[in-house]
Amino acid sequence: MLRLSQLFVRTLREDPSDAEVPSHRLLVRAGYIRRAAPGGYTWLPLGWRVLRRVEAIVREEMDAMGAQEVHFPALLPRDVYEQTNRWNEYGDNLFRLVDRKGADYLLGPTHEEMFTLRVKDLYSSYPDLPVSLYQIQTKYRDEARPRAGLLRGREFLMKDSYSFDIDGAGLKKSYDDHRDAYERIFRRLHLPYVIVKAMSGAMGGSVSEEFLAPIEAGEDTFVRCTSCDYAANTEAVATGSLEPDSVGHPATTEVVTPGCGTIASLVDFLNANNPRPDRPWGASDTLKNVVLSLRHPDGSRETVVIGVPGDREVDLKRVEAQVSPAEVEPLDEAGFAAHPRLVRGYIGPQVLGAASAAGIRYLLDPNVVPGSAWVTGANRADTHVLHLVNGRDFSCDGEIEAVEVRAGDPCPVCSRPVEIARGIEIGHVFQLGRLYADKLGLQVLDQNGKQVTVTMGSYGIGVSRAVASIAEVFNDELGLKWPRAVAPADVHVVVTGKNDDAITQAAEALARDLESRGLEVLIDDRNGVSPGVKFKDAELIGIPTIVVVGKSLADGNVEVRDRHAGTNTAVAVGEAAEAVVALSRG
RNA sequence: CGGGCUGUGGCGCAGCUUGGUUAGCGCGCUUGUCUGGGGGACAAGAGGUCGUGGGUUCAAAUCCCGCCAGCCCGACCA
Repeated sequence: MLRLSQLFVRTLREDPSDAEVPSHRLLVRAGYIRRAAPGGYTWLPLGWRVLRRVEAIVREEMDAMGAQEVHFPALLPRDVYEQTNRWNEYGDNLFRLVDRKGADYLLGPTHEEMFTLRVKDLYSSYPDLPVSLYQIQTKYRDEARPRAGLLRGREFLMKDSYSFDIDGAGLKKSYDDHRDAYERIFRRLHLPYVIVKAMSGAMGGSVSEEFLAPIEAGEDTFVRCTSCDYAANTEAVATGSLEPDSVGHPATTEVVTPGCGTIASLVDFLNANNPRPDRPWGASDTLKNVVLSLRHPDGSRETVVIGVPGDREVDLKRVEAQVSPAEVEPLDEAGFAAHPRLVRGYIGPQVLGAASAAGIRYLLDPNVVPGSAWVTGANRADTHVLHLVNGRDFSCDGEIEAVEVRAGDPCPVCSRPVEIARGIEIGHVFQLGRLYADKLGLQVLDQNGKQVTVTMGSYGIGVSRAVASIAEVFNDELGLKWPRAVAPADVHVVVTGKNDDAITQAAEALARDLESRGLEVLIDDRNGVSPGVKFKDAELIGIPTIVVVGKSLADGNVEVRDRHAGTNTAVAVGEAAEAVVALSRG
C-alpha cells in the first residue's frame, strides 16, 4: 500500500515555468518526474511505477510473439560502430566518450551492431533461424535541443528488437509479427496511433513504417486521408494520381515582364498587362523552377532544377528523402555564378535537361501534369513565356515528389482529400534487409551447405516516450487521468477525517480489503491536510478510481469517483470494495 | 548550430531601467492554536554562493564581457 503520508513525492500548486507541453507540466507538477540534467529526468516513485507498468506490457507482448529478452551494455566500444561506419555517419547525435586509456566509447543510440555480432557469435546454420531478440534499455542521443520533457530527451528508455531470417519471406513474417505485437501493445496502453509509411532512405526497397501517436505536442507532421486509411509521413507521401491535361493550349508567346523576378510580381504584372480572357492569372498558373545543389556521398556536387507549380513551395525534406543518400541545399551564389545560363527569376525549362547544352538535370513534380500549360521564365532577364506546354514545348528528365503537401490534396489511394496532422513517433518497424549482416559478415549455412547472408529487421518502441504520450492524451484541466492499465495504482483512497476517528478506521479497513482483492492502493492518510487539498492532489495524480471516505460515512456510504467518467457515486461501505474491483476490471 | 526571451530559498515571481539599509512577496516547509468537503485562519520560525567566471566602481542582484543552463522559433532528428 502506498501511503501519501510516507510517499516520496511533492505536488506543486503551480505549473513549473520551464514546462510547456501538458505531459511535461503535469508529470512534474503531480510529482512523477523531476528534471535532473539537460534532457534527463529522475523518476520518482509514482512515475517509476507507471514506467514499469508500460514496460511490463511491452515485455509481455514481445515474449508472447516469441521474441527473447537479452540485455546489452549501453556503453559500447567504438570499433564495432566503425565496421558499419556509423561512428562517422551517426554524426553529432552520438554520445562519445573516452576512457582513461584514451580509447573511444559511445553510449548506444540503438544496437544493430551488437545484436548482429552476437547472433554471428552464437549461430551459424539455418535451423537456428529465425530468431527475434529484444532488450529494454536506456538509450542515449546527444540531441541538439532536448525539449518537451520526456517527449524528447537525451536519455530515454527504449525497447529495441531485431529479427534474423534466412530469406525475404521470413523477414516479412518477422516484420508482420512485430507490427501485430506493436498494435496489441499500443491498444493495451490505450495509446491512439496511426501507422504511417516512412522513408527508408538509402536502403532502397526496404519497408519502413512508423507508429505515430496523434498529439499536438508531437514533432512529426504526417498526412492522412479523411476517407480511407492511408497515412504517411510527409517525406514519404505520394502525390495522388492527377489527370493529364488534354485541353488544347495556344501557341507559346513571349512577353516582356520587367522587374517580375518573383511569382507575386509576375502574376500582378500579367493581370494588369496581359489579362486572361477567362479568369485572372494566379500563382498556380506559373511554373517555378527551383535550383538545388546535391551533394553526393563521394563529395561531388550536382546542380539540378525542379519544376513545381508557382503556388507551392519545395519541401526539401521530401526531395532529400528521394535523392538520399545525397544531401540537398539551395544553390548558393557561387553555384549560380558557375551556371550563367540560369537567369535568376527567369529560369525556364527550355534550356534545361541532361541532354541540353547546360547539362543540368530537370525534374518535375507530378503536379505539373502532362499537357498542362504554364507561364514561366524565358531564360532572359525581364522576359517570360506564356502557354508553355509540358510535353509539347519542354520535357523533363524524370519526376520527383517535391512540393510541400497541403491539406486537401488528393489521397494517392482513393483521391479524397487528405489532412495534415501532428504526431509523435512512438514506434518504428523497419525491414533492414542485409545491410548490417553484409557489413558485419553475418552468414549462416543454408540447406544446401552454402553460406547465405542473414536478413534483418529492427523495431523500436520508446517506452519513456510512451509514458509521456499517454500523459499527453489522458489529462484535463484538473490533472492527469491514467488509463487503468498503466496507472501508478488502481485506486486512490482519500481519508478526510482526523486521525483515529471512525472515518480513518473505516478507510484503513477498506484499503486493506481492496488490497486483499488484488488491487494496488494509494491511500491519502495525511493528517492535518484539508479535504480540498486532498481532492486536488487526487485529481492531479490521476489514479482512475478515487474513493472518498468522509462525511457521508455517517449515512453508511463512501464516494466512488471515476476520474475518466467524472462521476461520483455513493456506495454503501460494505459494498465499496466490490464496486471498486468491478470498476477496475471494467 | 542561428534568432528571441529568461536565470533571485523547494515552486511561482517582484526588485535591475536610475548601483547605496538587514534582498522582498505568494505558495510550500517547521512549531503552536483554531479549523475540518474543494489548495482554510492566526501567530512564531527555518531556509539565499541573487546561474557562473571575470570586469567597472568607494560600493554590483542591479552596469559591461565571457561561459553555463532553461523555454520558444528555426536547423537537425537511421
